[in-house]
Amino acid sequence: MAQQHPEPSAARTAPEPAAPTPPRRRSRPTIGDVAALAQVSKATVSFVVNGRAGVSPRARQRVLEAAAALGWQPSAGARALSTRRAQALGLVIRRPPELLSTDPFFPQFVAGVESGLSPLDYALVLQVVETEEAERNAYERLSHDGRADGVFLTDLQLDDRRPALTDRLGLAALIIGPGRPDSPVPAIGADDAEGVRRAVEHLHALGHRRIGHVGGAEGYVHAEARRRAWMTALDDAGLPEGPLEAADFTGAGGARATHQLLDLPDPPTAILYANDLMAIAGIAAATSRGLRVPQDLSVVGFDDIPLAEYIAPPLTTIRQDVIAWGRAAAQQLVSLTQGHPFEAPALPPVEFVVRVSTAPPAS
Amino acid sequence: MAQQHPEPSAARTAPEPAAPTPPRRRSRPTIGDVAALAQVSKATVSFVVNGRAGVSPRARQRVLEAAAALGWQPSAGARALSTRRAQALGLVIRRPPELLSTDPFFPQFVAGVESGLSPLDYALVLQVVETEEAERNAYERLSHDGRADGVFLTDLQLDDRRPALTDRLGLAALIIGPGRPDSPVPAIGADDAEGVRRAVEHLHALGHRRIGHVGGAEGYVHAEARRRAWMTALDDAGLPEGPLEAADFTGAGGARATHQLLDLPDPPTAILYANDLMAIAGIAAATSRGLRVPQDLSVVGFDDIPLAEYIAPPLTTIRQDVIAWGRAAAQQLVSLTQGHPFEAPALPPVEFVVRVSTAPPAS
DNA sequence: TTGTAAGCGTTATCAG
DNA sequence: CTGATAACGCTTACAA
Repeated sequence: MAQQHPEPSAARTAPEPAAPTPPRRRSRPTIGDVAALAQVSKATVSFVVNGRAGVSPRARQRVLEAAAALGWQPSAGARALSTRRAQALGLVIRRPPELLSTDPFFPQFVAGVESGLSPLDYALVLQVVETEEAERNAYERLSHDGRADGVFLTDLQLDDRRPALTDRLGLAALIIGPGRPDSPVPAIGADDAEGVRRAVEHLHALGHRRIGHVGGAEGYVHAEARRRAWMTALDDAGLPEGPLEAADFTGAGGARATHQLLDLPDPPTAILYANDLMAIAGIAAATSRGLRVPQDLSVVGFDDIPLAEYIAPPLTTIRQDVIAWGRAAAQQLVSLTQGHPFEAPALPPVEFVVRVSTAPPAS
Repeated sequence: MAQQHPEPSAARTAPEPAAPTPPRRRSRPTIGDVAALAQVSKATVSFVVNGRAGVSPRARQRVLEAAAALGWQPSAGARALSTRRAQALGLVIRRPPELLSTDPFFPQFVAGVESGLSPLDYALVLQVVETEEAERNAYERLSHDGRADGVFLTDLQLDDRRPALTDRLGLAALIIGPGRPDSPVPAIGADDAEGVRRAVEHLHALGHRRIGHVGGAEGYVHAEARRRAWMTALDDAGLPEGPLEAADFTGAGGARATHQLLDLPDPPTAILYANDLMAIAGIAAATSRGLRVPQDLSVVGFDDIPLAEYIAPPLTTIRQDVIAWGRAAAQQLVSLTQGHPFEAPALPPVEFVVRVSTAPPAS
């Protein structure tokens, strides 16, 4: 008899009245308090709050009353520890500050994600990083610390290593935007091509034949998708190849690219931009050269930022319902973390919003 | 003998090879694994990772090596449960989607907060809500679930009930923006007045005497602060009261307010807007009436969104370093959650950025 | 300096 | 259907 067992069950039954922990001012009621008040076991309380079968109506009723009386709600942290699930999703953003502050994407996306998450009682933990190393680190920590059950992968690059990373970590992940065919991670993205096609058709119908494109930052999958969509649409419309200028989604880049395009010996009569920010900067650039928009140059943006309607001239642009996208993404990712197979949800179709910045070409 | 105890201690030592839990593929190493590998106790490992004294260099070394070998990092959830601290801060955003997507504030603020938080190893959990009820609920849950140790209070309203709420919850909180004198919650905000004063002086120096203001949504403390700053600056400059139009920070509101002001019998020759979005919409509104900016109307914004520089004409505006603000706020709030007294940190001064949208008045 | 063991608030297992 | 009781992974007295 090397060890003496102090009658475990008896010892655990008695201490309550002995007040071994009097100074312990417990701030919030626990499941134990509720169980005691309802005169049931903790397990029963747990069953009740989790809506599981196997609880008598009477017991359930008492539990509910006790919980209400105590104002008790289960602790997310304790639950997470027990279930090994954080009940939270992670979003890591790596973008230059310049882009972060005007791009309407993230605020809307986050709002959409939240609207999808809150009914499910999931939280969103956010990280903003600057370097790729910090980004990878963030994903590892999120997974490792048990802070998130799944993560969104945004701004995917052509040679992105994150899908492999999350795969290795065994972390559920979902790519936001056009995916890569060989990726181990599913993707959910709005159909950029449809909007671009409509824009090109619109310009074509107006009589434009030289339709240029100012693209987004090279290396990004979504920038590439828009570029490709533009080329395809041109081709489908029977139009010649248009001049292309790669930019970086910033106002400065948009302005510079616009000047480049307009400096061409045979400049385009219409330009399709990969985002509104560049398009608006492009309008200003054209205006500063004495060109009138839309008489001398038609401009089409992408995103439909709130400002698009309130600049001069109001911007014709392609709008996607980013909020709905975020919501769908959140629901899908939660579903993935629960082990369900990926199922591409239907996203609302892109809209093409015609305003004033497009018109028939001058000549 | 009602119960039979299966020799608990022995049972706990043996089960490993007996494979009572063979399918339990433990995904991440635990502190126990590290302790075992390092041949020390869990407590020692804990001491090492938490940088506490009382560990021999040898033991520390072994622990470090073991942790590295196993790729172990402490679990945030378990730590939170034990310490009753989430090591996370909460940010609840309640804004109409329209405002959320163009306002440069939140993305920048979040970026700043992150830069302050990541060195401290704190996370940021975000919630976006629509109603006031949902907002209050969010704070309660954040506190109750133990998901956040402290929260930021943004977009404070004049009769805001959140300070009282967080106070009651015993949740550390920090108001972002101008605070209320009687508030139980400390505030950290950029000095709007200084920027507004510089703007008014600039316009005054150009020769303007009728300087209008398009304000932000009524009821908000920061909108009120800018309004008041404008009135004070006018007074200090010896200028007469200017016409005021309350708007709502949106493009639509800015355009409407601008028309109202310009419809006045004696319209202002310069307008100061409470944000850039309204200012840009105001420029478009004025332009649509045949007015030229800045010849016929000078326009000053507030925020310096990235686009401000790339519209026609480039916008004169007031810039605050929101990222630095966010970083300082994060550090302060963490400090508050740790029980330290509030200490107002120095924020970088606002800058007044003169571009092209301001010029001497026509007459 | 190090180890033991008792929490932290849940969920899960498994006898009654 | 119900109730003990053992995890979950960590921190932290308290002993040794």
